[in-house]
Amino acid sequence: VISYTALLRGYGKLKSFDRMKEVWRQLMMSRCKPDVRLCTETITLFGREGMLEDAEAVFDFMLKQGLLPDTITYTSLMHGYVCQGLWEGAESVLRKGLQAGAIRDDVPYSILVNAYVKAGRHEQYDDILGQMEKDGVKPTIVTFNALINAYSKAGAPDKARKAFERMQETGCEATAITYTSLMEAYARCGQTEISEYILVEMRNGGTEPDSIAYAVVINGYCQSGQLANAEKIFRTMVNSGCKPQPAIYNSLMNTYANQKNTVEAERICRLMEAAGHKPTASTFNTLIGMYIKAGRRTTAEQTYARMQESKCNPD
RNA sequence: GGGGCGACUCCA
Repeated sequence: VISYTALLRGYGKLKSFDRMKEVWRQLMMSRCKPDVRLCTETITLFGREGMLEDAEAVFDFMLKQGLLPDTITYTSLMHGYVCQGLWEGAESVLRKGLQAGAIRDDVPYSILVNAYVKAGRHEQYDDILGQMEKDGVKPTIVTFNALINAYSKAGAPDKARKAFERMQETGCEATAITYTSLMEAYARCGQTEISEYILVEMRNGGTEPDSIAYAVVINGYCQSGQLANAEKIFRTMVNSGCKPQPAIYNSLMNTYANQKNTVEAERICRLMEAAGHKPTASTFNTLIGMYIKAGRRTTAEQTYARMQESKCNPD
């Protein structure tokens, strides 16, 4: 059993799934009795790679062996369904787990929320917490993060905010992910000033914004063309020692390019290089497109040449 | 611990 475990883990890490299947087949034919943990680990590995039939086969095998699937087993199997976008499958696994009395924590519910998000089934979010209460399972911060993100994707910042308040009442502590999801909910529907306000709330609450948190607010301002505000947040980010990722520079550049502000777009590009980021394909495309629209063909061609030198693929 | 959450990008 020990060597089978090692083999499965090893092949799982290497993503050699044919080998994993082979090892599993041999294990089933051998007289070894794998334990719940090994079976669950195998279900996770198969499920992550979309090999649902194999994951289900392992699950059936457990039942035949008289092994009792635990809460993690059901969760792993659900996750497999979610990876394939099969929310109905995930639901039915959860039902089975509940019938078996095996569901012990909030993880399956958070996963279910993500399944609904993936399928755009926004109507389902409101029932989750009630369902959990009925099942006697307490939500955690991850449950609330999933819900806030779900409402954000549904374009319902007010509901996201309510979920946030509910989280506070429950005594859960917000993480950077919690705030970022909430900020995104507002940023997505153009409520950029509120998303900036949440950034402040976040810092006051003792959570240091990371580069994703800043990126959400900056992108929000960029998308609504509020470059002065975007630049302001950008400076706060840099001043607080947070390193902007290339995507943020591209987003600023893009906005300047859309506004036909070549001078500022070039400035951002230099800033990016000064920060040690090579311009990406998207950077060059923005610049070239901008020069062409401005009728500066030679500059566009020079930029194109630069792009080829720096071995970036044009698209 | 064998399981779950955030922008952009990529893939479908």
